[in-house]
Amino acid sequence: MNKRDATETKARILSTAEKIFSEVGFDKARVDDVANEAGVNKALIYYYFKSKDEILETLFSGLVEDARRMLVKSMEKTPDVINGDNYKALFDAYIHFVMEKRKILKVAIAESVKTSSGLSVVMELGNLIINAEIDSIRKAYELKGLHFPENKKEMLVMEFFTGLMPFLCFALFKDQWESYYHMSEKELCENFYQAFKKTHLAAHLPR
Amino acid sequence: MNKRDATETKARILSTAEKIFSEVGFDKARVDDVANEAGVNKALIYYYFKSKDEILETLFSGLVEDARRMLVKSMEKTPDVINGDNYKALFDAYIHFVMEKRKILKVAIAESVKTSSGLSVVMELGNLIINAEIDSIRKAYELKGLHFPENKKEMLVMEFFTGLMPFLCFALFKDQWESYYHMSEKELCENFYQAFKKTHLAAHLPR
Amino acid sequence: MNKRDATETKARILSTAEKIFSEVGFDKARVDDVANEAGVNKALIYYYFKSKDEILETLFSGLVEDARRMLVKSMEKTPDVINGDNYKALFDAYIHFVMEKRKILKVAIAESVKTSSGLSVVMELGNLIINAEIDSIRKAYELKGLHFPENKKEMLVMEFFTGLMPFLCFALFKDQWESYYHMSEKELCENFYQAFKKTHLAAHLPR
Amino acid sequence: MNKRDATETKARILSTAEKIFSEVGFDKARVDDVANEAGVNKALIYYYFKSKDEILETLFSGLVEDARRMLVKSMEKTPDVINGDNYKALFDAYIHFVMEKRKILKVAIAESVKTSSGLSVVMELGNLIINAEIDSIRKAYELKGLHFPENKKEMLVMEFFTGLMPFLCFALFKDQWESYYHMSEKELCENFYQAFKKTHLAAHLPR
DNA sequence: CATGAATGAGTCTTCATTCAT
DNA sequence: GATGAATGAAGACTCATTCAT
Repeated sequence: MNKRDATETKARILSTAEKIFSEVGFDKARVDDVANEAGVNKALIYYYFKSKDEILETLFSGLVEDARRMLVKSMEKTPDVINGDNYKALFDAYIHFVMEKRKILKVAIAESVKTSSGLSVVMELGNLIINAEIDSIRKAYELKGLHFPENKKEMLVMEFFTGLMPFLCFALFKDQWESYYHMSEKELCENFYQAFKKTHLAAHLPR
Repeated sequence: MNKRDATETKARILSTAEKIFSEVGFDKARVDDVANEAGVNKALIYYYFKSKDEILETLFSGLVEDARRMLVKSMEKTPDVINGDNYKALFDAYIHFVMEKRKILKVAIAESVKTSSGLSVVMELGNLIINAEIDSIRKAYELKGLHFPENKKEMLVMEFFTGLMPFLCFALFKDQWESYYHMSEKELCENFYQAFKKTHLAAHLPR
Repeated sequence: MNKRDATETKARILSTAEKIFSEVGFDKARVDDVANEAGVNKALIYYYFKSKDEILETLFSGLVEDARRMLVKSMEKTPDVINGDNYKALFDAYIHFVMEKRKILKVAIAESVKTSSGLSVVMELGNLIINAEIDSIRKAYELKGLHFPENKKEMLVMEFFTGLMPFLCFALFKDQWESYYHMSEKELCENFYQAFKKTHLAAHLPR
Repeated sequence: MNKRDATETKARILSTAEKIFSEVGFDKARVDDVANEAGVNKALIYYYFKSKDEILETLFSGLVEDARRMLVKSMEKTPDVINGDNYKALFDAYIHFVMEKRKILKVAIAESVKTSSGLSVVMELGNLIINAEIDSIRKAYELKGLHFPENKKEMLVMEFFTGLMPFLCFALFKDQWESYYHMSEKELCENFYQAFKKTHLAAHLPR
């Protein structure tokens, strides 16, 4: 294989690792299996990555990067987030992100349980997202010359637990939910949107 | 250590396992460590449990049992759940349960990622709780002679993703949250209650 | 249980051990299984026997004792072993012994492989039997005033390898043989007698 | 130890395992000991073999293969087996095989005791050999225009129990016998040949 | 870049044996 | 005699990681 393939090989290792980590959990996942399923020699994995942990870190960094990019892009598109019509666009951006990244998100959630490792990725990600969210809400209020009823801490808690977490859990349980309650992806998404609109989104509209 | 106290010994093994599983994750947890920290011989663990997996299953069964008990008790106390005042009582019951069981809940969430094992405990638990919840809401409506706007599937989705999940994530991130955002438990709980009231609970009040 | 049962209990332990040892081999056999199948508490086994090894030794001693008794009895009955008619009686005595003791004989053979333990039971048993056999043959010759063509070593070798071993192997493979070649016990015994008569026994008749 | 020499390494593991299995029995044998004595890392054993059992199976397959080869070769050399002179050649082929393979044969016999595993290797081996034997005897009779007194079942029994088993037991007890009865290998072999000739072989000569 | 072979340090599980009652 | 509980010492198997080519 020529040099051009190097990037492709590394990417294949990463996506295979992501898949396997999400299926059996990081600790249960075997480097051997990643190698086999990616079709590369195990030792080659160690040529590209210092350790199994580094693979995970790489995946996590990618996730955070992608989240950042997603945020920037969707903020650009919808400067006025408290306009009812824009809600749907924002919701779609989030749901799309969460569904696409669901494999690595599952791993992130599972790993966030472990207390030892300081700040979990989910907290990092959460902090990133909820601050962006609050910022953009504030801007929207200011844009309209409205007074932004700031209670920062309550806002943070709300954005995190009733805003972000349902999405994360959507990533986590989407597949199980569909098969257990016999819902199609479309049906589930629609119901989820309705539920989210009536709860979290409703709380954001200025009275 | 009294030889007679088999039940106490078994319970000590279980609670130690619960602690360690929640700290490092089930797969990373070592039976050796459980034995040492519980102050029993490792082989004794295998006298009481067929395998490490069986310990986990026992803990999960206990969790589901406790949830069932909690539901029965709190439903008895608050027959009219859509009465604003009762909300707080119900919320408290849930938040108390979730905080007390947070160790095993963390493990349950982390394990629910693994696709292989069919239905995850969180789904089992979720199904149990959201159905009880919907039932009790319906009863409350009927009690008042109000029409219950049934859309079962949307209701399920709402109860699960915007009702239950925030609580579960509260269990998961409570400690990290407190330390990262420098909030006291009391402050976090209060903010969480406000947020939950404005979102999920608000959606339940009959208009 | 009263004291009368003690002997019975010990016997039950022994016969259960014999059964299990013969089914899975001594090393693979678990004291737990012996206890369960014998319907006694595991610790009770250690009340009667110092160790798992002692159970085996007890069984082996019993085997040697029984062999001795069988020899004495059959020698009494058939003083003239080189008389063709007596052959059958002797053969029957052996075949009966071997079939009845086949469980412990299997264990004895399997254990005789291990070099470490000095003289194996099979060698002990073999020595006992072939010497008795040679003695009785010699007596039969002398009784008839015939010259006994003594070549002790060849005689020993013959009695052991072509006389005794087929019987031992009969014990070992009887069950497998019957099921693999679809022979009834009766058919197999009869064929074995014919084969043994034409080979080993034929060599004993004075020409 | 050349890294390239995978075949040699695997062979060394196998022969070391064969040795240790035959000395202490399969169940008592420790993979650790095999690794140490073979001078390889224990994990390497599991790189080449799925389990301890697979090592044994590999050894057994090899034994059966070797037996097959030995049969073909010796049948080629001695087409007329009922010619007195050829007997010795055949006997030598067998005794040589049995002495050379005695380690794994011991294990095979010890393992054949265990009922669980269906057909034992010894039965498999026995079936192979006695059928080859009977075939070649029949051919020898036909070659001479003699009538072959076929009683297949009796023949099978005879070949197995009075033909093959003495050889197998020779493998099993050769060493113990030599040391207990103070016989040299040569002496024992010679006596065994005489005994075998007078018994089993004698029965084969056409009358 | 790529690979087959090799290794050290686990990690679960087993089991003969003993203890306290 | 009898038993449930407890233990020490292994033993099979695993797996992340490295080496030599």
